[in-house]
Amino acid sequence: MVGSGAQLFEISATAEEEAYRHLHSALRLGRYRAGDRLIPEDIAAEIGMSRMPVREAFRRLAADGLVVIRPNRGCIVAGLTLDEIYETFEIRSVLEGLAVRLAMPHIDAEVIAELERLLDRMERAGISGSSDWVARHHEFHATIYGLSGRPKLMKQIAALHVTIEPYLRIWFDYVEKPLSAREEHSSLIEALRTGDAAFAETAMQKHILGTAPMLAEFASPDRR
Amino acid sequence: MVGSGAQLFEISATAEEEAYRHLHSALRLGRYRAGDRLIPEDIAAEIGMSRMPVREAFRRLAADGLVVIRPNRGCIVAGLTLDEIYETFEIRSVLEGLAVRLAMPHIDAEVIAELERLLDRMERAGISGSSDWVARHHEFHATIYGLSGRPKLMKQIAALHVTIEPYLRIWFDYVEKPLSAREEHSSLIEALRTGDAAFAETAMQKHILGTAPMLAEFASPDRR
DNA sequence: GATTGTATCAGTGGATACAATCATACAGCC
DNA sequence: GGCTGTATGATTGTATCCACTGATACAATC
Repeated sequence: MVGSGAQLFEISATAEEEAYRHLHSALRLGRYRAGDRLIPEDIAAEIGMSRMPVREAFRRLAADGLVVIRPNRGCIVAGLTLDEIYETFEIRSVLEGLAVRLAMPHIDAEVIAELERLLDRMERAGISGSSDWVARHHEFHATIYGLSGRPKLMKQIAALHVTIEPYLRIWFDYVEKPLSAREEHSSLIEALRTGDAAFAETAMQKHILGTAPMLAEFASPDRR
Repeated sequence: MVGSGAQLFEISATAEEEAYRHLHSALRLGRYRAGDRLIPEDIAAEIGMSRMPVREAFRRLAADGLVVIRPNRGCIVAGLTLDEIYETFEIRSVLEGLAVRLAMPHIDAEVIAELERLLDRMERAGISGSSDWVARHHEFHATIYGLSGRPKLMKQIAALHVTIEPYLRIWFDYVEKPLSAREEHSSLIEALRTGDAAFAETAMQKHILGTAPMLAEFASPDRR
């Protein structure tokens, strides 16, 4: 008995990569709270390695903006201030607007049908109560952006999504079954159906900027 | 005698930070070429430390997209393909367009005057032949974006500038004294003078997308 | 009693040593 | 003759160890 289930087929990555993924996912899921100190030795023990690869993972997480490293004073979980949340959504609006604009030439009836299926799955995931609605939501957006054929752009967008994901979860868990989401994304599909790239870009910008205020409201008290 | 000149006032940062800055600047200045292998021991010896902090600096540089780390196969200098250069300029166009739009409310006659001074300095730096024209050019743009009061946005833009800086240098060194730059940036100032945020945003987008092709032309042969 | 100085302890950063991995070259086999 | 397998060397990745920084608590002095 070496491992169980999927781990048997897991290609053994480097310890650093493992530590990075572990922390990245934990941070995304909101397992730690902003301001928490991440003690290298504890995390190393948790996943069975020494402090060193964990430290290296910290550097990458810091570059992602997920943690802050202060020399000689350890690694703390980064939180977003209210201003930073708004700023993130402003950046998202132009980046994701661009992605949609560039994706437009590749959007046809088949893609629209696929998006509608994803929208249904997203809604079901939301009803089941579990917060993997967030994952489905990201999938919906990423499917559109993927059609732009711009890998760097997609990476940047994904990184921003990770940053705000904990807040998105809090918001979703607080407001049970946000029905507005269905309407919002349906009208987004409508915008895509027009075939007008500039219109779709603007629609996406508005969609994103419209989400910011309600999210910020819930992020404010707890996190700085 | 501990050190010489400015180093006396240099607050001794961590070794990792020192290594990061050293490599960051070397990469920006195009001291290494795309595909070159960075040997941790050589660099460590160069700045008087062990391999360890250098390795940690590599992680951050990889996150910045300046190098690529392949497990067990070392760290190589990242180069941009033609497609990636264009993509970077597309991203820059919307990001820097946003920055200008948000900066507009804070742009007055005094700022315009300052920008004209910077434009003069930029031109002089260009004539003197030295490629610190690039630094002045960045300063000009950064001055505008700084007025937006969006730190995260500025960081992202700065990171993209670093990525393309080696190509910008090649371009500048090849085309002696690009006179078009003066005209280009003057008309950018004109756009700011109108006070129309949407117009200024579009002007910046066009300015950036207009630069891409001539840069890409020179980047193509050498770097992948 | 409050504030400042000092000592101790916890925790981080860096160096060295060791283990594991990959590339290259050579030999054997098809 | 070309290909595959293996062995060796170079290089990366990980762990342990040591030094130093920063925090906290206690004591001494004002």
